[in-house]
Amino acid sequence: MRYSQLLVPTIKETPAEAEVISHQLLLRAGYIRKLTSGLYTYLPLGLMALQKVAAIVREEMNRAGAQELLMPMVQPADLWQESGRWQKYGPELLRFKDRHGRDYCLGPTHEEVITDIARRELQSYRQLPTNLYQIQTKFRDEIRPRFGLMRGREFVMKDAYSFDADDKGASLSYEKMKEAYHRIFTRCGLSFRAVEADTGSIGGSYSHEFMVLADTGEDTLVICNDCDYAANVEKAAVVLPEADGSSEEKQPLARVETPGMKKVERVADFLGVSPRDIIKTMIFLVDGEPVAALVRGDRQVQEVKLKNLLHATEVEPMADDEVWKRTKLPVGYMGPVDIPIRLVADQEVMRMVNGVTGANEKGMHLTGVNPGRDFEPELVGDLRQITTEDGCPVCGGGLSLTEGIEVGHIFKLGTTYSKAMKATFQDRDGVEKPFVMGCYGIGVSRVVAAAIEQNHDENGIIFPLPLAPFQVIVLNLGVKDAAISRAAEQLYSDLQGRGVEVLLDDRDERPGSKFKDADLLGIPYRATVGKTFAKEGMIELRLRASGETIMLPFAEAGAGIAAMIEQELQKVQDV
RNA sequence: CGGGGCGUAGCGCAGCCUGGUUAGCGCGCCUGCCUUGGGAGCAGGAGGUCGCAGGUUCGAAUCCUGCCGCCCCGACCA
Repeated sequence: MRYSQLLVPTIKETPAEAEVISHQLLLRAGYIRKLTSGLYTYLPLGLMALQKVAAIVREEMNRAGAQELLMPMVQPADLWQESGRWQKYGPELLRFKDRHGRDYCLGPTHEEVITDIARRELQSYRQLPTNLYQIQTKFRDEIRPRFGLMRGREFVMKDAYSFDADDKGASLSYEKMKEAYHRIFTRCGLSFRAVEADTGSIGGSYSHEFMVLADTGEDTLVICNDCDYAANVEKAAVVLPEADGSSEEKQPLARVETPGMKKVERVADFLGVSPRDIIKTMIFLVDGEPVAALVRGDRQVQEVKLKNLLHATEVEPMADDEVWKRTKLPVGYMGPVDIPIRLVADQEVMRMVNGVTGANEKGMHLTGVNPGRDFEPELVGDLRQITTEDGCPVCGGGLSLTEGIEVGHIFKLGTTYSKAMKATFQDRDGVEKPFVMGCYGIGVSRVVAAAIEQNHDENGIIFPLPLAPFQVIVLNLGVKDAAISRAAEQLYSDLQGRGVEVLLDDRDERPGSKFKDADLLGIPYRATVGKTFAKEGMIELRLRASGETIMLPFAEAGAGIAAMIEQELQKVQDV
C-alpha cells in the first residue's frame, strides 16, 4: 500500500475530547473518528488493526473446535421475554418497534438467539458438544460511554456459546476456551492475566476474566506473589486469620457526645482510638430498599460482594440526603444498635470487641459496642474489599494489586438459559435434558485499545507485531531523487513479494514529518531509504519498540527484514 | 440519572467577566518561491449561521431563560 493512496489523517495536537492515551493516539494516528458519543468509524488503518485481532481470534476459535456463524443484530422481543431478560436487562438494552408495532432490541449479547438455534437444530446428545461463535458488532446503550474504543456503545465482539450434555462436558468446553483465550492474547503479543471473576448480569456459576495489564485499566486485580491465584477485587475472597481469642473484657455500652464528628478519622482522633476500632455503617439501596452494611472503619465495602451476599440485582450507595429522606438516620452518626432497617455485616466486624459506632442520633456515638450482644445482623459475610495486607485465599501468601483492562470473559452458564427457553436434547438414556451452556466473549475492538494502552511512548503507538496494520513502513526520503526513489520502490515490491505487509511512504513530505508519522502510527519496522543509501548503498532499519537501528546493505534488505519478521512472529506463534 | 466542566474555522484555543468597527491566534488546507535525515522558511489565499431557540438592548459571541450536544467522576461492562 502506498501512503499517498491511503486515508491516514494524522494530527499533531491531542484532541481535547480524549482523556486516555489509547483514545488520543487512535485519533491522532488517524485510526478512528468519532461519529457521536460512543460511536466510532474505523478508518482504513483502524480497520486493519481490528481485522488483525479478529483473524487471530478466528484462527484460535477454529483450532479449539468452535464453528463460526453470524446472527442478526436486531432481535425480537419475544425471545428476551422467554429468557426473562426483557424485564431484567434495563435501559442498556436498546429497544424499538418496527412499522407493525412489534418490539425489538439491538443485540448486546446473543444468548437468546443462540439458544433458539440450539433448541431447533440440536436434538441429540450425539450432536454435543457444540460450540458456535461469531464476530459481530454489538450495541449496548451504556450509561456513560468513554475512553474511545475502550467503552463504546457499539463495539466489535467475538461471542461463543458452548452446548454440552452434562456438567462434566461443560467444564471441558470451558477449559478449552480458557486455553484458546490464553493462546489468543499471547499471539496478540499482550501481557495479560486470567483472573477469577464475578459473573455479573450474564448469570452463571463460574467465570474468568482476561485482563490486559495496563495502568489505565478500569479494574483492579489481586495477584498472589507465591501461587497462581489471581482474581478481580470484586471477587477476591478475604480470608481472616484464625481468631486470636482476644480476651479483652467487654465493656458496657456508653453514649458519648461527638459534635461535628462525622468522618471515621475525626471520631477516632477525638475519642483517642484507631479507625480499626470503629464500626462503619454504610447505607445502600438494594433493589430499592435501604440496607445498612457494616465494615471496620479502615475498610471499604465491596459493592459486588454485598450484591451477591443479598442475592440482589442492583446495589447502589445512597446519597446522604436520600438516606435522611428514606430512613431518618443521621449520616455520620449511624450505627447498628437498634437500627430500624435491614442490617448486614462483614465477617471481620463480628470479631470486634468494644467498638465505636454512631448512636443514630446527631452528634452522638456509642462506645463499648459488641456484636452479638448489642446488635445482631441478619447476614454476615465477606463484604469488604481485599487489601495487600490480606493473605492469598488459596495459599496464604502475599498479595499485589494491579490495574487491568478486561478484554475477555468466560462463563459457565449452566442451564439458566436452556431451562428458561426449553432448549433440550435427548440423552443416551432417552430422557429430555436441558443443554449445559457456557459463553465466552472477547472485546475485539477493545483489544486494539488495550494493546495501545499497554504499548506506547511519547511519540505514539508501539503496536505488537501481530496487531500492527503494517509490519514495515518504507520511507522514501528522496521523492525527487530518481536513484533513491527507485531503490525505495524496489525494496517495497521486494518485501511485498516476500509476503511482508508493507506501507511505502511515497508522499512529497519533508523527512521530519515522515519520521514523526511513522512513529505515531506504531508500525514495528521502519526502513529508511535516503542519504545513507545515496552515499553508502545502505538501508537503515529502525525497530519501533526498542529504538534500535540496524544498517542493511540494499541488496540484502528485503530478505533480512522478512527474516526478522518471520522470527519475531514465530515467538508468539508457538504458544 | 446524580455531581463537575465545555460548545467560537477541519483541529487546538483567545475574546465573554466590564455588550459597540470588517470576530482573532497557532496548526492544518490551497497557490507560488525556497528547502529536504526528526512535524522548516517567506509571500499570497480560502475557510465562521460564534451549538440551537427565545428574551433584554439602539446594538449580543459577550447579559438572561430554555433546549441540544460533547467531555470528566459514579453505577454498568467485551
